[in-house]
Amino acid sequence: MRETACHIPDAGDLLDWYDRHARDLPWRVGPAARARGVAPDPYRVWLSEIMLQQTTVAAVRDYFHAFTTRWPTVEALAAAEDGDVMAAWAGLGYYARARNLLKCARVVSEDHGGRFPRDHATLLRLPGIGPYTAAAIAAIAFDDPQTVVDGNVERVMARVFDEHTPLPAAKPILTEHAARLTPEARPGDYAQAVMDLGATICTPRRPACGLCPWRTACAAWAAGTMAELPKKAPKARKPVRLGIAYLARRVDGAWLLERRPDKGLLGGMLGWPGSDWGAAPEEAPPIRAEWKTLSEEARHTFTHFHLRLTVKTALVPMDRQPGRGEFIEPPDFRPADLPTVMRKAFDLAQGG
DNA sequence: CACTCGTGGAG
DNA sequence: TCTCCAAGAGT
Repeated sequence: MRETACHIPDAGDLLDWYDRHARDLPWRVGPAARARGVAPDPYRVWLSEIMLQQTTVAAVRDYFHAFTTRWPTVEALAAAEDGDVMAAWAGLGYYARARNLLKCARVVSEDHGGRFPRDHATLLRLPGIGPYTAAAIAAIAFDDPQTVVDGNVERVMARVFDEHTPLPAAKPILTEHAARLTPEARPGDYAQAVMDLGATICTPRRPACGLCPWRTACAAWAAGTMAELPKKAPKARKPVRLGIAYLARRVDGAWLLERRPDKGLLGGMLGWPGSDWGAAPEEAPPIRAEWKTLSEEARHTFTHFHLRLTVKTALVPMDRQPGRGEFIEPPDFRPADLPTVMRKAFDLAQGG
């Protein structure tokens, strides 16, 4: 192979690299096993892909293990209680994924006989499955030559083709590049290979071009522009919002909690009753009590704003009824079932 | 198309 | 401390 950048990147070169360097991941059937005819479990492929949406492999590992241990099949998951699934997802973020996960499991279970559809169009209609995930399931679980385009693939394509159009406008162009490179042979391995390449070699910062199987075909490498690609539209600064959380503990040890509405931030999750989050939150105590304000506030950053949460605590007698929420006593209440921001408030109240 | 929707780790 | 960002989807 010549050390020039005048040829098209070859899927075979990438697959050769993947055969030697594929990461060992809990949800993955590696290239060697695949070659022996081992087929991936579509349920595990689907579950991993949902969990991996905008989420790192390191963060997903334990959740994937917990879910597949507790709910080994899509039928088992479909039969789970909503609250149990939301609690199991707590801490992983983007909670709409968990609600859609359960919806999807029930649709697959009831309308598809417990088997995931194999084709992209049908997969795309399922809750929580968009263009990327539909292609990933079709390719990885069913070896259908679909083109997967995630953040890794966007970055790899932007560099290989030295595409300077900023995202998201560049997405259709990058998708077209990716589609042309997708092979008919071993599409499942190939899909994972491009993503592995983006995750381990063609990284956002300091790409390891010296180890890259596509280096000699990479236009950005030839031009020296790989570090500045892909271009992205500048992001808005995050504003600060203020809020108040009320942590009421009954004398028997029960805590006053509230199930948040399905729509919106932390939808479907358990949380502390509180004010709206905005510029000037208003007092909204959920029960009559002597509220004490903690000296330290809970700080948390969401996707598009910073939150500074004032934490108020109170000890209330057995016979007092709350205006909002309901008392839950251990062991039915576990702090680990809360989304992180709510758990931070709890930790402060515990004297953390 | 632009916005919403979490979290933790890396630099 | 602050920014970026990670196997995106829904509205």
